Amino acid sequence: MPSQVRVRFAPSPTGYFHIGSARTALFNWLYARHTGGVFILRIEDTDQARNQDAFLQVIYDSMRWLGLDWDEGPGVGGKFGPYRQSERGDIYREYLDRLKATGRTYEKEGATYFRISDEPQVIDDAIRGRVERKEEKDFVIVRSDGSPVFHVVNVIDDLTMGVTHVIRGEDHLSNTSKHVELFKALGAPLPIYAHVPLILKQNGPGKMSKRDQGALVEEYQRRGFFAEALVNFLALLGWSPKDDSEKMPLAELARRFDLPGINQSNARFDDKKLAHMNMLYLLAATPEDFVNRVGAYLLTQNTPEAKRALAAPPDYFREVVALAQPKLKGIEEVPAYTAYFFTDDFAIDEKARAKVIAKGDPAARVRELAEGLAQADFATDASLEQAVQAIAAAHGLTLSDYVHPGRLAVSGTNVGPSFYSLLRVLGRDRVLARLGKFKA
RNA sequence: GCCCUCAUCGUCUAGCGGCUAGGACGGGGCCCUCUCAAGGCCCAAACAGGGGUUCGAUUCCCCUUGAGGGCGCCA
Repeated sequence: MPSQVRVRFAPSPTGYFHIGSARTALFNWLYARHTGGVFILRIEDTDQARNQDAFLQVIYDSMRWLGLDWDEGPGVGGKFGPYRQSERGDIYREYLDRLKATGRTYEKEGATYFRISDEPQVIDDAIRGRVERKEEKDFVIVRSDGSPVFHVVNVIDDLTMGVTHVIRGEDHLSNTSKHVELFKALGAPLPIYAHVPLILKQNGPGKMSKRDQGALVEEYQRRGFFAEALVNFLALLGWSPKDDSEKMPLAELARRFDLPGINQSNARFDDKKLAHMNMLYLLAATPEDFVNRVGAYLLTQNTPEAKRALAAPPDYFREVVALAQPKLKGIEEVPAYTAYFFTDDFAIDEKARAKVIAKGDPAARVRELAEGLAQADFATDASLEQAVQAIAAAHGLTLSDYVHPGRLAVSGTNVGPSFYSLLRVLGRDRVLARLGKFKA
């Protein structure tokens, strides 16, 4: 039996968390969970002396938000640590000495070079199949300032951490021949490589970069996206369950994920599909969960709408948000959608007004509504519907003759929740006040 | 320039020699309906091109084209 799967995600603390990194992390995590293996988080912080701790926090926060917990790494330990490259100098020195002992290295201009072999290296990639590549020239393994470069520390870490599968972006494929040479020089067995296709930018040429719209995980967190929706979307970008399943929460993804399901070709990012996936999770959320999420989101928004909503009585806030949930694609739409619930000072949409005027006499209908609703039962949508029906019948008109002017008068718009829910949640006092104030 | 990878609707994908080429997002239409969403039904939309192999290619091979990546004392 092969030994336990050990995979790692090895980001550098750059101050942001790229969506491509997130997907690489996800694939590694899914493979570990699928196989009952170990998921290692390793921080590749070899060079910079900048404020790393703040940068590290971005990685930890994003990973936790996405639900990708690590079995070994910063904060949780493990017997192959330390897990930050900046703390592994002794290990690197030891292995660098072994490399030098092979006679394959030489000094030039203060740096240490590794002499390539003249054989092409074979990479038996779990996604690409057999790939052969020969390095073109000797490469630096230790800089003139004494610090080892990425290629060599990456290999030493994977070797000393017992990494069995290297799942990473295809941008590393060409460099893998260097890594294979280093593994061989150290007399170590190769890990299984799996180079996943890249995520291309939605518009324009090239892979997605940190400057592209929607490229950063923290942006989705900030915008109130459902993490599971983002994860679900990302999983489908480059991997397929092979049947037509689409909505799959993390646990199901872990159950179904496997290397053969990973695609070979690059995938273009699609914010529409992400938005749709987010809506699926939004619709499926319990009202309690949704209300809590909206509350948390509003706390981060420094707008008048957000402040008014948060200042409202909790029960009222809950009811308003519950009305919005089945109507929206994302939490960030809530403030605009619910604004008129939290202030009497809302504008009347002119297009909506024109439509209503074109269909009849809104001022008269609103007046009749106000009269009829003064004594109505506001307890349930059904009782309100009956009340409006009675008003319409009394004047020989239809329901919609009243619904549209009424909606305009109490909300200023022609879009929103069910008219009866609208009346019920606003309550008699607000409704009568707004109807009374209305001018066509 | 050299090297590596990839190629099915606009996009994400299913297909692993014989299919009316399936699903999803997006688009269009109809239904539902108090508006808007959601939901249901329907429509348009793809095998990059050229050679082979084969009784038969979307599927296998080659070339072209296109797309992406790598060629740092960055990671």
